Amino acid sequence: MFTVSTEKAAYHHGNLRDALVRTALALLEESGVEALTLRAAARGAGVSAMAPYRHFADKADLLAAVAEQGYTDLRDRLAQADRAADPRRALVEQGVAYVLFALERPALFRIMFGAPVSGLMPSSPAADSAYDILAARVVGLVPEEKREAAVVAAWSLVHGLACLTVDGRLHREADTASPEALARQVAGLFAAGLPS
Amino acid sequence: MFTVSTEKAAYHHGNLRDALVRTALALLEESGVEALTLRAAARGAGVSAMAPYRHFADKADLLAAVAEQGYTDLRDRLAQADRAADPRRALVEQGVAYVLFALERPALFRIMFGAPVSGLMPSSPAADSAYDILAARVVGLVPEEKREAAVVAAWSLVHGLACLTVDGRLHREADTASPEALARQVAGLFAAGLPS
DNA sequence: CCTTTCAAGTTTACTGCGTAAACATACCGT
DNA sequence: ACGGTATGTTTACGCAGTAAACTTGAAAGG
Repeated sequence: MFTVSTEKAAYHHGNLRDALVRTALALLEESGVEALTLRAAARGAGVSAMAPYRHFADKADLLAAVAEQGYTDLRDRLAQADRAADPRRALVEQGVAYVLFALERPALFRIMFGAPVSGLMPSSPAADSAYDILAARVVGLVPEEKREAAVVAAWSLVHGLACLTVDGRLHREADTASPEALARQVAGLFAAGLPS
Repeated sequence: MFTVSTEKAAYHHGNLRDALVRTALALLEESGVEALTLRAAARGAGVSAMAPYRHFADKADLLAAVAEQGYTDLRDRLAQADRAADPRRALVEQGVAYVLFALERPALFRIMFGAPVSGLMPSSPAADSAYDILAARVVGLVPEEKREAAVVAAWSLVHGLACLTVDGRLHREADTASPEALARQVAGLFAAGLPS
């Protein structure tokens, strides 16, 4: 099931690094974080337990590659969501896409945004460009001097909602079940802006 | 260092359960999550590797107890912060306390709010009462029909800020270094309320 | 064409973890 | 005094991450 038999199994595997990342993502989404081990990834790719070390320094390094793929996917989702004509609508759609991504791929989301694997953040280009998509949208909506705060506020709000929802902290009555309900929810939160 | 020699070491340990939780918290804050193992907690409490199983079903069960202690501490911090005279000020102070808690005890914070250990949330009384402190403050500030959204918005905003800051995703220039700067930041975020 | 070489993969081995099962012991009520 | 039960220990197993040494096959140079 995990053997990715696209190429005819060159016995210097062809492209093990990619195969390992793909297997890792599959394990993650089918069986959760605890199932994602170096050895399981190796098994899935049909190689020995030590083979991954030819491509990744250690487990953290594999996780970083998995996270990088996650950032790319998230960025694509955000870019897609950002296409609405009305800029406010586009911002809300970005928020919805962000939360939906987290709900659809919770284990990946946690790896992407959990404790940095190798102590410090490796500054991924994909993650940066995802951030830029949000920031660019806020620029058109908020006056110069409040932009910095607004970007952080928007990201924090959506990220917090995603985390709390994914981890079941919000005793929601299926408010986030459908994308439409979620859109209403996100729009409502943006609008809620606490009295200052 | 970890041997909690308050009582004269009754050799049916006296109070192992508490000792294990204390040791676990110490490990967590001194050496991070990866250092928190059942065996290390047992060592720290001066008992055999299997002794913890007389008090906890498995590792997840110990983690749950650790999280519970975290919820209690957080609730106390929130209650303390909530005492400001001005209700808006009190709300901001709660947010600051929340983020400070996360920054001071990041590993504990991640255990408290990370993926539920045993699949489902065990509904902790301390966590509930922490939530109630926030909700009560919002009730006084927001009209009936927007309260639900406002509570979720406030929690999400602050929780998201805490997560992103703790995990180093916000390339902040020491904005969150001092409590005062943090207070300004939180107040700013509450005020930022995106245009709807 | 044959040999050398080196990256890619394997084998073996070690340590620490979570946990099951069986055993030992000290306190507590009768 | 005694027997039972709660509490802790010993032993053992499988699996994880990873270090070191060995093998192989494909590409490069004479």
